[in-house]
Amino acid sequence: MPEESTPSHHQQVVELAKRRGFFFPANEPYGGVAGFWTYGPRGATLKHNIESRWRERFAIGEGHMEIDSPTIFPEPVFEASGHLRDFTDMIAECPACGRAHRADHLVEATGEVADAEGLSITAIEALMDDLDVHCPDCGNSLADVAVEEFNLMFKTAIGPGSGETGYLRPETAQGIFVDFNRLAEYARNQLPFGVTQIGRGYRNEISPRRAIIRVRELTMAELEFFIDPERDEPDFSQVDDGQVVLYPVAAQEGDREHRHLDVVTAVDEGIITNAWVGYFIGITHTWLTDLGVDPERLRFRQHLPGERAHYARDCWDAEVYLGSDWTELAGLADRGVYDLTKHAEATGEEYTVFRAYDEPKTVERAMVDPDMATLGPEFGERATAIADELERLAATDPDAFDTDTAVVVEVGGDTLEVPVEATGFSIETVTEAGEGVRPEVVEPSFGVDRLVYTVLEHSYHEDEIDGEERRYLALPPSIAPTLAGVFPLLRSDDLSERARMIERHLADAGLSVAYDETGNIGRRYRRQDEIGTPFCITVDHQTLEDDTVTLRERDSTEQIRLDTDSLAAILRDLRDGRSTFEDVRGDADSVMRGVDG
RNA sequence: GCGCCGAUGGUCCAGUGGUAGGACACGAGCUUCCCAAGCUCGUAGCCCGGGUUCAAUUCCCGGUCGGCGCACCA
Repeated sequence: MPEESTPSHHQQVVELAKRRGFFFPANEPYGGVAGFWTYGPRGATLKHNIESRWRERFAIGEGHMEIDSPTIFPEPVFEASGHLRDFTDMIAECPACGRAHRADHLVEATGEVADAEGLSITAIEALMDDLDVHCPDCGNSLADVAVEEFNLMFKTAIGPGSGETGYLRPETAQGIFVDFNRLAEYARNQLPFGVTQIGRGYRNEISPRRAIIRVRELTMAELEFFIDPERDEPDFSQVDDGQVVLYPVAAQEGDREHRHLDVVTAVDEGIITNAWVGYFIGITHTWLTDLGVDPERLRFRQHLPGERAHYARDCWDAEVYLGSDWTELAGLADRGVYDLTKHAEATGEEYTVFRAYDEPKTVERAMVDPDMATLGPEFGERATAIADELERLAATDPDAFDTDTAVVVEVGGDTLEVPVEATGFSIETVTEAGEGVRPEVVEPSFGVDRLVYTVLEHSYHEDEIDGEERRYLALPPSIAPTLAGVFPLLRSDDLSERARMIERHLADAGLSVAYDETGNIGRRYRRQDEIGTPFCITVDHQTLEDDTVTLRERDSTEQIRLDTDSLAAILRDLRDGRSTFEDVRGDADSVMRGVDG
């Protein structure tokens, strides 16, 4: 188990992060505000690199579209999405022991009320009184306790004066759902398609904790993937067939054992019910481990039924072990048609994609064409309502028109008789080419800040080189803030000048390099080790003779000698994953040193 | 939001009712030169507000921030 083999380095990572500029509390001179952090020079670059890798894999790599929506939305959007109601918790604090509880949960726990979440505060207070609710911790009566509202969305005012109420988005997803119709048009109305967004979201957390793990302003990377559930199947040939660690509901409630399976088998055996969720679990696993997340400390845990968000039919979290416990890194949710349906209801827009039938269908359909010239004088202001009711009746009960005299309709509580000849009833044969389909949504949603933290903690290592302790970050070259350090072996005019030239050459080639000539060479290696720089290039006296330099690899501290001409291309290949240090070493002349022991 | 603990250079800590010291780091220089070497010099700090006191970084109260536990995490 991870508990035994992988001690937490949380303290060391946070200390290193502050000291070397990965992240630090924001606004410290003003005392700071909990839950807000600034990324320093190394952290901002690391985060940016991780976002770029996400974009490559989940947007470009999957052929999806990226958008960038506002972070402030008007109130009706969250009214429709359910966030306004479900993001507001009702808290009741016990006067005896001081513990806060969800008031609606207390009421539901009595068994008298099935769903208290949507009730008003006064209704909940009355129920707590009537049902004689007691504190689950100390047993004190909560009958007269005031219920307070705690809204986890940040509220703001749009425009001057009383303005319009707005909220900072708690997830980037709504910006995609709201504008679905336009986005579907950009996708040429072809399912499946995906839309991604990387951006900030805001949650007024009750208790921000653990540095950048739980914050009030966070960066999310989300993919909303729209599928036709009857037609679209994932292509599992794109998914690594290696095993992933799964922790389904049945295991959580039963033997508590993790399942080690490949995702295709997990889908085939019904452990993962939505094949697309299985697909994204597969590519998420590969993507995360490529970034340096330790596969031994990564699992996919299915949400328990009571744990799911209001919009989710099913959800699997990618969880990482961070010393103290398992922490959610990403959520892979089956949101079904929930969001699009809600926005369709609220706006009257379609939120569907037209799907042609294989063959146009010819169907017989009961139609009405009410003769308003008759109904108007006859029924006055009720004529329009009668026409609507006739249309409904034709669709649901065409036999009602099978009469020689009058059709009976109920409008506004009155039973009225409409002469059948005035209804314009007929059975028409119509040809339908297709129908509007409301796609289902599968959503991989990543917490970028947590990923930054996890990559740091999982890559943190301590070892010993020549009897000296060393700490280093084993960051992959694809995300390391600096790709290579460039040093003169010692500070002298000729070596420094030559090293400066190489630094310039590599920077011009678009590589992130850092020149350093202070202190002795060992100190400079350690500096770069500590911020996760994977390679160091050293210019020595031999460089002046044959134009070669040494290339040192961080984790092994091995060095090889290379022609300076080939440096830029080799470093670029190393950064972009086209080759490894092992490959380069195999091609090189000599190995100069390695790890001791 | 509750409870416990903490807050002193960039980082990690020691200490004191009369405004502070170490280690590491950082900068300048000398020396050495392929893995945090040595020497000299230098930069830099008591979370905020109130109270007690002649005097508060120190004691008391409140707040803020951080860590942990509980609750929460849609």
